[in-house]
Amino acid sequence: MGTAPPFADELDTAKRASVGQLLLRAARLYNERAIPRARHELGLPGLRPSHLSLMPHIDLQGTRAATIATRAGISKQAVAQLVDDLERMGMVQRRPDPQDGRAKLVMFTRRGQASLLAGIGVLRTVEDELREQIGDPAMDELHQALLAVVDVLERTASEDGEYGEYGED
Amino acid sequence: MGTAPPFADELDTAKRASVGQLLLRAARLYNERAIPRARHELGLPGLRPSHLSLMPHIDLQGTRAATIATRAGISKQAVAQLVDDLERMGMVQRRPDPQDGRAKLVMFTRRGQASLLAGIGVLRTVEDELREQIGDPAMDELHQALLAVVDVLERTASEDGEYGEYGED
DNA sequence: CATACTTGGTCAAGCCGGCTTGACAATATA
DNA sequence: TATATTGTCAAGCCGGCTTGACCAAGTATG
Repeated sequence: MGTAPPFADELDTAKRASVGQLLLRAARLYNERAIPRARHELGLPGLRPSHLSLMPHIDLQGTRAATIATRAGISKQAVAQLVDDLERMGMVQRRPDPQDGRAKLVMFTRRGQASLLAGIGVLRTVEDELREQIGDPAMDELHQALLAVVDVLERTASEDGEYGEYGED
Repeated sequence: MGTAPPFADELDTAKRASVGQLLLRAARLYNERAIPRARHELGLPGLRPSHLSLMPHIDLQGTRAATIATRAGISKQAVAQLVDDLERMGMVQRRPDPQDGRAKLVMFTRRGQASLLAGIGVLRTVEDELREQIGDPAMDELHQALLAVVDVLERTASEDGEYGEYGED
């Protein structure tokens, strides 16, 4: 084997520039940028990505843990753990569900709502900084494309049992 | 507190649609799609995302572990672990560096190169399927935008000591 | 040339985040 | 009364790292 096999170029470029890899790196970088700021601005040093990704599934009127679990696609125990954290941070509170004696409604506290708004502000800021650098059109296109991608991947996620969920070793 | 505070809408939409969240979800979904296929197609059930993200840092001529480590931004021990895995899979091999008695060059085996090509094929396939669904323009725009985003975020990553790397608790 | 220092790699242990599974009591529903 | 559902306690797994300690080989200096 010499130095550079014939497919070296193809390999090299493809290795680095695939959309999949790019998505991953962009997401990682974006988070590393946003999270510390959110922690700082919201005064919540313990805030982690998993908490953030739980929030969209909590309705403002309150939501049961079990519901959150199915929405987020994780076990209710996992939800419980995250909600514990959020409760300790003062972001959410658990109130008995008037409809059902077993259930509790997870809902944002006043402070939680405020923090949420602040957090969204942080995201906006990060987004706007990025927008400033890459330009309005690129940013808008990115947004639209991502929406489409997520939509497609989510819709076709269940129907592709081809290779099992994550590797039927 | 009533039912829906005045900022409910803003909150609801922003919670779900921020570019950051979208990036994260898209990346996760993309991987969940691609990885099982790669495992299957390459016959490497043990393949994991971290292995994939190491590969771009391995030159075809061979690269030292220490170099890979700095490129990937992780410790050399972490690299060693991943390289161990890849070696067991027959993807790479360690050869003594002729220039330096201490060093070893991590390089792809023949099978490794073949698998790499196959893997790239898988990525292409997934990408093409996606492209088919969201359309050529959107896909191209996504690609370009991601390149720009990664570029910007990487360039400005070091200079923003503002809140410490990840939270100076 | 002998010394100290640096650099490359390895062994071992452990941490943290994000989950899972199992078992269980309390409540609701058929 | 039997069965399902809600939430909780507890334990543990897996992935992706880190830190610390160490040896072997190279480099610089007096």
